[in-house]
Amino acid sequence: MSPASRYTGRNRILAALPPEDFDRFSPALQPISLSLRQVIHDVSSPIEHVYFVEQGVCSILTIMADDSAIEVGMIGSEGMVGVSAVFGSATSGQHIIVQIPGTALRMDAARCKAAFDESAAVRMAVLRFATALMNLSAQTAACNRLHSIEQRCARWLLMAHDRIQSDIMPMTHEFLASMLGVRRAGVTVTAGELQRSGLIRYHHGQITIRDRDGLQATACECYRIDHERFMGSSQNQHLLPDRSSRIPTHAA
Amino acid sequence: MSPASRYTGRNRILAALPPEDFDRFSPALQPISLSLRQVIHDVSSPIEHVYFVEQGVCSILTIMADDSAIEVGMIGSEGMVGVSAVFGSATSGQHIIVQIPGTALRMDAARCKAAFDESAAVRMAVLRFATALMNLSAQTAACNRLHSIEQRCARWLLMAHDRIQSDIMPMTHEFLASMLGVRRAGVTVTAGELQRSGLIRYHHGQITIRDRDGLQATACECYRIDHERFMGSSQNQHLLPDRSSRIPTHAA
DNA sequence: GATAACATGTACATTACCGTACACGAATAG
DNA sequence: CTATTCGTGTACGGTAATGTACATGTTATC
Repeated sequence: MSPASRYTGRNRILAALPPEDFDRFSPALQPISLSLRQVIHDVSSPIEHVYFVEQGVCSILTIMADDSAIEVGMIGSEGMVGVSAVFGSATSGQHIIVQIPGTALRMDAARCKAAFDESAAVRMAVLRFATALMNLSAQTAACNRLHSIEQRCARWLLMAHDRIQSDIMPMTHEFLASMLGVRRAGVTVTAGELQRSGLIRYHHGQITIRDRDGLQATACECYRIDHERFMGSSQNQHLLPDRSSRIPTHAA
Repeated sequence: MSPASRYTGRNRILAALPPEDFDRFSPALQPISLSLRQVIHDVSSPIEHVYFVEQGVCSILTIMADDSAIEVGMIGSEGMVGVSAVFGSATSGQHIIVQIPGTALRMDAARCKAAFDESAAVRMAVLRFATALMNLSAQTAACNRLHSIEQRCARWLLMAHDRIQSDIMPMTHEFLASMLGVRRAGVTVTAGELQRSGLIRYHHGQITIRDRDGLQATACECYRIDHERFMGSSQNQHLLPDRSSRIPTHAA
């Protein structure tokens, strides 16, 4: 917290800032916790703060007139919530909720926008993430149309797993169904198959990842594409949870 | 073309620039035509130029490993092709093609990025569009999952119609099918119904919009949401084609 | 320890698509 | 003017979902 300290946390946008830029940032950053299902931004509501996620996962949801919702993007420690505010929009176009609880550094949105306008380094870091987010939602748009529940379910689990430090995540079939935009009963059937195949285990609101390779074989190519973009050509591996088997290159 | 001239074309990003900013821009802009099905950017290829669309429509496509493609965004005179290059990415994450032929002003990508970095006005205009594009692809991701072919087909026709100056557009069932990510035969059936209801007419590669209100009633809410964002709270109406009936406010 | 609320399992008829195939008229090329 | 390609119409069996419903076990509440 003392000035001139380098950022040592997990957030990849903040970690990409040179110390001098981070110094101007840090006084405005306030650590807060992200609680399960907490609403970060509501559609059409003013964006008061932006959030640099350090742990946990947020979901970007589009909500339809009939209250059906579906996930169109996922944000973990690689990114931030509130890009559109930094881009100058007063309100959020999407609904953002906490998917998996964690922590974040919160900042006044106007102040973050000012930092973005003033610092080339901040711009670069934020724009890099914004590009990744656009690619992610484009991939998701295609995936939603072209791939099966099972493929998308496996993809979702892998994406969430990439963004947390544990193999266990709090998640009910009901909730996962609304992320995938399918029936709860459909998820129960699919999750049952994944469990019978030994890829996951679950029990009353808790899912455990047991076989990443198996899940990758089950998931559609969208996972691999997003993952490569997420890792990029950069040396960000050290910021990710340490696990033995990550994306093997024998992908089809 | 003489220096210090104000931009009088249709592109809304360029039109939003103050004269002094546009002046620095204009020498680098080269008018070109966009021909039907022309590929503007290929996935993973370097982005050499960005394009400020003046007439016609470009589509942002995600292409899967099995060569199936689907549209995840649409760009007309309200925007530009190559946002990610301006954001610092060397390559395009999506495939961009010309959907409806027209014209654009082309600019060297690196030069556009420099202008973006140097001018706050350029940044504001580009970021406003980028936000709209993110919202569009989020809406499309949800729409692809939750709405029927007929709804999405009507939505697509309206979106394209908003971006051209004519009621007639070159478009085959085959091509529209690949935009929507469905079978050609499925589009033929749906288009047949729309034609029988008098909403459109078509004939060998040419679709004519005959009843916008009827199409809006058929389309899902996604059209209205995108359209409101596209028009925004701004006074951009004068840049759009002049037609009698635009979005009535009695929408459900 | 009883009760309520929640998470999951399962079934069944229905629907909106799919993949594929084939036919026919319209535009185009020789 | 003929041959070929292209755009459209249509059919048909197959399938992956859907909406709905009800049952059972599990956790939380009091």
